[in-house]
Amino acid sequence: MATPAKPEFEAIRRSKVYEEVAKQLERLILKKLQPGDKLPAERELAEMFGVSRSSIRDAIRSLELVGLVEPRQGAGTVVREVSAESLVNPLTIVLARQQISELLDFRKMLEPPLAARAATHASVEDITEMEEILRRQDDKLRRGELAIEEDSEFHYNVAMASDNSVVLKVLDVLMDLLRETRERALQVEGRPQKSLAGHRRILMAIKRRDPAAAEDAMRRHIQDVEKIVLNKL
Amino acid sequence: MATPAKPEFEAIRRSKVYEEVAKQLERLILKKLQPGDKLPAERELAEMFGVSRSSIRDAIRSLELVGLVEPRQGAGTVVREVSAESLVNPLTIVLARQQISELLDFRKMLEPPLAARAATHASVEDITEMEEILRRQDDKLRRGELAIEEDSEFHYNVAMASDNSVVLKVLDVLMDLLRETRERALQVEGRPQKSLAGHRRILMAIKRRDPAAAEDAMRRHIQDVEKIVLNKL
DNA sequence: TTGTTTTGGTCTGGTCATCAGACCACTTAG
DNA sequence: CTAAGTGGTCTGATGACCAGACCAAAACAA
Repeated sequence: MATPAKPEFEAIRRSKVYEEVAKQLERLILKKLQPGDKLPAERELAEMFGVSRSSIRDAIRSLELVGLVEPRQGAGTVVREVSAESLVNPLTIVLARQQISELLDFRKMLEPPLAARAATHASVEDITEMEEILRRQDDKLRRGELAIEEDSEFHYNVAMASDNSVVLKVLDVLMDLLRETRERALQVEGRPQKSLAGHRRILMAIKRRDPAAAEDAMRRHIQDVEKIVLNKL
Repeated sequence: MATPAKPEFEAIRRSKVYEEVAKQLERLILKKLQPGDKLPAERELAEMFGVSRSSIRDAIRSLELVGLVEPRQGAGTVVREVSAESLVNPLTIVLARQQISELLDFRKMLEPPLAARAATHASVEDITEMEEILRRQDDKLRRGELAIEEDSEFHYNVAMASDNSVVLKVLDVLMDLLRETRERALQVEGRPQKSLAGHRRILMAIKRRDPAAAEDAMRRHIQDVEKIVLNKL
């Protein structure tokens, strides 16, 4: 079963605006907002995304259905308290073991050289930002949280620091899929701490402007994740 | 100017079915058909892609506009003779030097480990297919053609042999962009021959099941391309 | 040759997602 | 209490798409 499917024709489907908006809103919420925070007003969001208010409302409704937000007439739309289960369960795409393994292989190929590039290209601001992220990750771990967003953010920022918009575009698309592997990995006892340690090693190498060390640290980090995730299946 | 734009909101746009169809049709034509060949009938294409005939017709019209096909009432739609200029000029997206350099960096990151993986995962059929592609590339070079499609096909098949659908999806998206760098590179005197030689070294390593050699051969190959393309700018 | 089949060309009527805009109902700040 | 701001609802218009019918040219078979 070594040969994959030959280039077949896939069903072509017109994308829906509200689905795209929902995806971006979800990212925005998980990344920048806390439970209880208010979303920008619908009319404002429509302006931001350059779409009509109806599309914004459709997107918000779909987020309401998965329990991520709660619109309140007159008051605004607030981010709901998201427990581990309500986040993990309805939102996760169920990935087959095969796909997860492929995703990890992809990360193993791409991210180590990316880290190497980051070591030579990162600006001072990039590094400050990454330190800030690791600080937040540390905070959350001390409070007993998993810090899934910070994990994603760190990897994304390494990509940003490598200063290659093509890579960034690719990662944008894959972010949603990658999140699931993170969630699985981080739910293993002791894993969040090890993940943070891995990130620190990577960042140190980048600060030292040592591409080889950064590449190596990233490779080990992803291999660690791989062991855990694939064992759990 | 090291820090790239922070995650901004991009204009959200609904994709159009006929644009997607046009993209896939274009790939199909460049890959599987020769000038003078007939496309499948419109009603048949509609069936294949699972869209209406109107959408197929819109897609064909857009390919007609760039001179790739010529619909003939009653007879069918034929692939037009595509000279270097008529292919290169209207179809190429004009990429900035910056973007080309980023694309090449991306390839440098991804393709060498991909080749390594191909060395361990390629099936016998995969290898036969790649040999066939190189044979066609050789033929075309002897006839004085550039063999741009074969160049693309070879790299795509290495990805297929690596048996990772995630990587394949990513490459699908980037294929259009990658084509331009290929065209630029192959128009340099003597380059097509060197490209073929590079491909042969890669394939030999894959046949020997030697991941390190495959990775190395791919890296050198892309670096060669990089030198040429960036010099030309 | 002649008639049938196949193919692209054209048109219609309907559906759906989206848009702009107006108005209502509720909440909250002043 | 009032005004401003917010979500809730509705309308009419637009554009992409679809299914299907019919026409016209080409190809093919008898």
